[in-house]
Amino acid sequence: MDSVLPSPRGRGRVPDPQRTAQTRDLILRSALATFLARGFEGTRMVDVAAGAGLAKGTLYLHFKDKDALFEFVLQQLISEPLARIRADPAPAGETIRAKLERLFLPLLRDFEQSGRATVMRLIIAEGARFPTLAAIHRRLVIEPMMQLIEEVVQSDAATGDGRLAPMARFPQLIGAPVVMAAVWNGLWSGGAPVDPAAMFLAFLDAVLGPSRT
Amino acid sequence: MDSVLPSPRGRGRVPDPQRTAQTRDLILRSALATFLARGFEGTRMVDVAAGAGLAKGTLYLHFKDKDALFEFVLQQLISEPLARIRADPAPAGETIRAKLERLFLPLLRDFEQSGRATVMRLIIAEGARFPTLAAIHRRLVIEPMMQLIEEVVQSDAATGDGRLAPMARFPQLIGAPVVMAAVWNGLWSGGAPVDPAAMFLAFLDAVLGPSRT
Amino acid sequence: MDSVLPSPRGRGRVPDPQRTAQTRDLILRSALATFLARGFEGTRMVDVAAGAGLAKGTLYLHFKDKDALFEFVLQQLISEPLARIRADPAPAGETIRAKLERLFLPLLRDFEQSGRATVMRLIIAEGARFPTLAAIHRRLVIEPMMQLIEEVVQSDAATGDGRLAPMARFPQLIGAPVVMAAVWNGLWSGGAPVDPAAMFLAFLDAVLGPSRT
Amino acid sequence: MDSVLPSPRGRGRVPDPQRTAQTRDLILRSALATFLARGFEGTRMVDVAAGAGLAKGTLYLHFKDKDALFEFVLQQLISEPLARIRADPAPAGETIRAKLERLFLPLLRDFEQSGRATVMRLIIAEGARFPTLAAIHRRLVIEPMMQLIEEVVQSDAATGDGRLAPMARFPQLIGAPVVMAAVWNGLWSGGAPVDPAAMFLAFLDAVLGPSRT
DNA sequence: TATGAATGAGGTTTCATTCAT
DNA sequence: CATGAATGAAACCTCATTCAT
Repeated sequence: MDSVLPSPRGRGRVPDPQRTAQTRDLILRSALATFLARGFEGTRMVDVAAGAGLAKGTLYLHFKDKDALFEFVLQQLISEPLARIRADPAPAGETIRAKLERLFLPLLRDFEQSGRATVMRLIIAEGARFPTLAAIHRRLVIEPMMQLIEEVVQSDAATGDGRLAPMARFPQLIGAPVVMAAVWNGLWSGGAPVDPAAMFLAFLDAVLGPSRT
Repeated sequence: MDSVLPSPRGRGRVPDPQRTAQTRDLILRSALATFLARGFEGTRMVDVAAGAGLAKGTLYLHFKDKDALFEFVLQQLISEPLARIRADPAPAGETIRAKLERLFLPLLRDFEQSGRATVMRLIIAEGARFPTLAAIHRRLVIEPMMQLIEEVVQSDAATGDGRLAPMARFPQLIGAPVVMAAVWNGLWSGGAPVDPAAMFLAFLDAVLGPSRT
Repeated sequence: MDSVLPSPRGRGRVPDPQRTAQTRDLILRSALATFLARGFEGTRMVDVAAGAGLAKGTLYLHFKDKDALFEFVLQQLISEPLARIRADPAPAGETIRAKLERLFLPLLRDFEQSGRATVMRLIIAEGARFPTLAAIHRRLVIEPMMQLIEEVVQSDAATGDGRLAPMARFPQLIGAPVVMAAVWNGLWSGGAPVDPAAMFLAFLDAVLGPSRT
Repeated sequence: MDSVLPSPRGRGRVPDPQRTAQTRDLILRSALATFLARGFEGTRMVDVAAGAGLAKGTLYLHFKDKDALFEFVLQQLISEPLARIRADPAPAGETIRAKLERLFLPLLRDFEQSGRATVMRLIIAEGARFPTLAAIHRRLVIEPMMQLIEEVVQSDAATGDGRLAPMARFPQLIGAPVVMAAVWNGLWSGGAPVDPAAMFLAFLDAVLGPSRT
């Protein structure tokens, strides 16, 4: 009398994995938005629930507690850039510049719209209080990223013009514009956000010499 | 010789401004440590009080409420780099490199030990939820800093070798290594912090060409 | 057959208006008792909750805060005598005496047991500090009551023996025995409360001449 | 150098009973005003102190605690009407009416301005929560007052025209207009206070028959 | 005596979590 | 599975009271 398709008579509802996954997703989506807007302690479970069109109690059917919800949100956030990094293999004979652009530009094109900028701000904001999460993030995102960067730096030393040499000891400098873009647009832009991709290209110009494009 | 008119009763115990200031300072010191460790919402007034060796109620003799305490902490934090910026006038005939080093190196020498790194992380972390404070910080610290940087960039365009030219549109890139150093050491270093000053010098080497030192 | 459009998930436990109303009522009952016994500031929310067999937090599901709870208690208290006043229309050809008895005696019969006496004391006690509530009470109870009294006084002037004439300028004197009964039994009776109805009848005897009953 | 007269050199100050009494009086005056305005629980010791131009601690040199202060204030308030009652002896051959006017009118002439009305409201308001004080008030004020009233009623029965007879069982009815005046002007007058003395006279007119004045 | 900084018990309110329906 | 009323620990803040000066 309720559902039309399955539910072959018997007792109650048959658990529908599709529906369950959908509910989980609704929660995660709402939780992400709320955590980003209010931080961990500022987030109210009831708001997350309302944002997902659910009742408070339902959250606890899917996540043990608020901490667990936070962890799942971050892990999901983290898994996506990770997949992107792992995905495409390097073309052969790529220049340093091309390699850096290939690695970073897709990430920065819709930095704010995609939520990645806010995620970075969230991790910066809450990382200190959630060392476990910071560690996960480090392991899943930062370390692979750093490995790629170091490869770039080394290939510059081997085959390039050596302009990256001064950064050999501090490869994380390559990521500095990304972090700066996230922080700047979050706090200091005063309503005039910078374009992260353009800023990164300017950084490459300054370090590698202007591109001819 | 004391007061001539009212003084209707005895003076009683005279408030000692020294002692009052000392208590205030104890509170601010403890509050800073706690806010840095736990963020605004994570900070418990009892802990701030205990950290200052005082009772809860005493905090409220000096600060209206938790928000006011937070404001005072941040304002005090903000006033320091501001003073630094305002302090020394530019020597004449200074090279671009010298100017940038003069502006940034003192800030970065004891970045972690001085607490400045943690302060930067605090502001990044809580700025979004305290827009008023973020605005103050922007006005008092970031904007003057940016003005100095833009002067440097322009003087490079005018009299230097023009290697800063690509950054003209994004002068905040000069500050990127500072932000990156704070974030890196706070979250991603995994126990192996970088030396912020050395990292900044490497950045300058990469952008301006290696120094001969 | 239930809802056609949204109903995105199951309905879960359906809120039971009966049960909700019952809980609200439990709270209001306990709150009335406590406010009457201790006044507004003397009332502790824990005690109200305990008196209703509930936990503190539950109060806040039904009433925004202590002020709101107090308002609801008083409004409920006020609504009852108001309804009584509005209820019965005057029979034709009623004597002054009969009219006054009809208006006041039902109110006074179980003055203490009904809680009306205590309510009057509560309003006298807290009215000064809750001007809004005093105004509501004035509008809902006192003013209608006074209108009825004035009608009585005028009909006495027109058709009666004029013994109420001296009170024409101060019709509230008719209510004085009621107020006195409440205050007397609350403070000054010393364990020997007066019978408010009997006292009111004595008052009528004194003013209108003894009844033959 | 401070005081001019006594203080014969030696150690510290010689306790000056005059000054002490004056301080006590300052406190009592301020406490009265504050208790009347805010009730017992609403009164802050610091406000009482400020109102007396003193510091908080000083209150505790003169009164053990807030309860004691309240008791002293009320006792002082109570002693005044008592003195009035005891003061003047009844003239011989006085009519009932004259006697009632002599007893009540001085009390009612400046009922509001003198603060007596507010005092009555205070006692009504807080009496329930301070049974001891209510008892004192009953013993010192109400009972003597009632005794006087009963004498009046009895002398009416003996020598008067007996119009007070219906009130013999409820002599407190005589006081009802006083209580009503206090309550009315405090809560229900809506900015148009009644004249308590005039109201009392109207009451006498209604009960004893109009005076020829 | 007088003072007012300091105390900490105690009050109101919030909100993560549970559980009967 | 979903619900939301109920819970109660825990946070912020107030203010009567103390006590060193």
